[in-house]
Amino acid sequence: MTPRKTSAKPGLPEPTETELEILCVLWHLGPCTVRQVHESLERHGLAYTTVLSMLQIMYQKGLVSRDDAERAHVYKAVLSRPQTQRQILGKLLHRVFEGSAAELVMQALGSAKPASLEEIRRIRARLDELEKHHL
Amino acid sequence: MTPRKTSAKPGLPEPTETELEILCVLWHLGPCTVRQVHESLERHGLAYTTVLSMLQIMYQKGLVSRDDAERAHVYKAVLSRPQTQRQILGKLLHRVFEGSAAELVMQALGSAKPASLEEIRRIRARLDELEKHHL
DNA sequence: CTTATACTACTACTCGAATAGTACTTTTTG
DNA sequence: CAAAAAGTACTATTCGAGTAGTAGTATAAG
Repeated sequence: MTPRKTSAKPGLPEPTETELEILCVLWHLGPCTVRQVHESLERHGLAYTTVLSMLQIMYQKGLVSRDDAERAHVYKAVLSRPQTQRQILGKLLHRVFEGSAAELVMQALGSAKPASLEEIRRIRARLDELEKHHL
Repeated sequence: MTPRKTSAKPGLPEPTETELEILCVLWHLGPCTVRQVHESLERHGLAYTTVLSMLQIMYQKGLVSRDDAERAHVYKAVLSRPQTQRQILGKLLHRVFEGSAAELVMQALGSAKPASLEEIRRIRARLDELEKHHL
């Protein structure tokens, strides 16, 4: 319940575009070898060694951890998908919206295709919580 | 006055970090000369010619237009702040949230400091509209 | 009309992201 | 045990962002 994971590990750089694609694979499949990532990657045409290099760089940056018990190292995303989403969103909030979460949400609801009724309901529920917390 | 500009002009590249800072100045002050941008820039320590180069590059990309009637060219942001916000948000939506606006909003409401009561009210109003539109 | 001044264009350099090849190491198999 | 197979590390290259200097051109002042 109590969201104790509010703060993502600091010092982790924001993943670049390609790094995000790779993280996506890791999030979907769980811990993977280079080969598995390479094969499951959305955009292929990428050389195996390119993916390897990427993962090595990401390892240096701390974006992924790895288990080298086996011959083929197994890579794992350090941050969960929601954590990464928050990290990126937080940055964006300051860079583009001058810290106004409300403005961000409004624009998101305005630009993107409106969510389903069910999703709208969920958002409302969240707003209720926030409001309650606000008293 | 402002006819339907709902869709941001396509083909415009997403502004980079520094470009965004410059756009911010243009949004706040309106059309500016290089000098004005340079002086009003949040981060200074940037050489005058650097700002000039940036604006030239941004002009090539189509991010800003300019009026060279006067000696000192006057630069103007092509896209408004909200338009740019939407553009960036749209990209982010696909890159990081796989198109789910609801998930984006939820994360935004979860991570960032909760908005004020007034802002929550405004978001609710927006949700009402969306819901009505949905029927 | 000449000179000082301000502004722009062109060029250049650094750094990191992205891409991929080659060489080296370890495991497995005949 | 030797050779093939599979994997990793190291190295190199390209490209754009970011930064800034220098030279050239137009304006204004004396």
